[in-house]
Amino acid sequence: MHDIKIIRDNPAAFDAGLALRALEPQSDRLIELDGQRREALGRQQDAETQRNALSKQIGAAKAKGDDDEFNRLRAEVDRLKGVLEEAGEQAAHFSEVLNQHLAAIPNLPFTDVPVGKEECDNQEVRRWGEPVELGFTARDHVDLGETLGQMDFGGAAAMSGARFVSLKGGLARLERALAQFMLDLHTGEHGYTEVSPPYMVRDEAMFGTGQLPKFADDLFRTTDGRWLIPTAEVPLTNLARDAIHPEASLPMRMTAYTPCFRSEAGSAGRDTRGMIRLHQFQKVEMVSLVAPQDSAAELDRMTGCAEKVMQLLELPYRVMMLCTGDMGFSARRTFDLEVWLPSQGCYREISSCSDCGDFQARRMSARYRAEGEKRPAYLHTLNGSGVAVGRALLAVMENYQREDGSIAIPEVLRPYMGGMDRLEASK
RNA sequence: GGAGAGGUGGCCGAGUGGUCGAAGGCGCACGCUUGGAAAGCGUGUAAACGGGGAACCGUUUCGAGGGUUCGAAUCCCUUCCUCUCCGCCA
Repeated sequence: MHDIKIIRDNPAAFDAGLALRALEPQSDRLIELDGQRREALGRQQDAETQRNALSKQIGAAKAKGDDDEFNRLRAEVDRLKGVLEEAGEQAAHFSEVLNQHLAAIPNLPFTDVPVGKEECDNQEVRRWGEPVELGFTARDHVDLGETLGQMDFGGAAAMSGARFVSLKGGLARLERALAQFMLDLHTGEHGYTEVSPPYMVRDEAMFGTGQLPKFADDLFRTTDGRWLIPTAEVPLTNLARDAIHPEASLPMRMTAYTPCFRSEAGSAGRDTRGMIRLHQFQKVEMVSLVAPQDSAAELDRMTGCAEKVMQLLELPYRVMMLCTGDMGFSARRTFDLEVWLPSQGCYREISSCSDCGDFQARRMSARYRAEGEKRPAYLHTLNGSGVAVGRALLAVMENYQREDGSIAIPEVLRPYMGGMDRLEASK
């Protein structure tokens, strides 16, 4: 959510920011609405001032038993009522329209974000690791999983439809091992506190992180009007909502392992094979809440935490800075981690780390009070996958596959696999 | 699911139609006092929005939304949340 006062102070900069997102200028319209809102608000407040003064006199007259004065003042207040209602309605109307407009505008990109329209304009920042030389034709994770007899798309489709999967045996355990490894890393080494949050939330929470009002189509909704979380970013970030946090409590770093539910409306036909794009997948998420001056450094730190996961798993990856056109609604700067997939011969997204500035904090009124400051200020929010467990699973499968169809277990996961060093076909 | 009781400032807690943004207490901050500390005394201690360079001024806010009224923390309706008892249940 944008601050109308900032737009008012520098409309040209705001429109320039929108242009980076390939959006039309809006400052004129917004400032006009704000002017109408303030004009009406001023009239309303003047009328209220008069009414309050008169009401106090009425109280005094009543106390003195002066009926004439009492009735005279009452009539006077009566006349004010019309003004008050009319101005009040207008103020509320303009305020609502203004807020609707503001709520639908995405965050503006940070100055160093590459300008571009789509994925191919993203900027590679660095690479880590070399794509493995298998020495045989790489099979994809579907092929591998089904050969193992531990990955069942047909069974899942029969009960749930397309874009679901059922894992069993070693693969199910591997998924759990990955999650536990990531959580232990982030809580033990990276200073994140583990949280087990709700998976269903209200409208306000989805508005707070920016999924609503624009992206309802991407979400699943329960019959009683709640939403299934599309990422743990939603509940973790909203833990800070509607509060003023002491500066000493920052940075707040939280991590959670949760399922994520996405309708994948609009992605029909894309990634229909395998575990890349499902309606339900597991993810370890990181969320940081920091003072404004710390958010830029925190994004680098958070991206590093996600990279650490990849390095310990020895999965080759590259870091991309997303271009202005490819960033999510709430982000002002985003680094994606892309993992090498031998079967596709390319890098695919496995983590996305975003600095949202005060964009989400303003939407959910998450503030902090700096030491010695009288006025509270909005804190900055960041979120990142650390990393997507489902995609990590398939990345491990494909990168650690052997010619006989078995899959080696990465060193760091073996303690979580009961010492097992490979996955072989179920009997 | 049934029956009942509640939601007031950072916290506790008074307040059932009229100078109530709200007594009192605790906490916190500053000052006085003290050799120093404690105690004591004094002063201060919410947020949002609007106006102003600022000091400051105005409006709103007693869970939230709506209504009654000249005037609502106080009355009515809706809703959210908490607690107690019963039922059910992992």
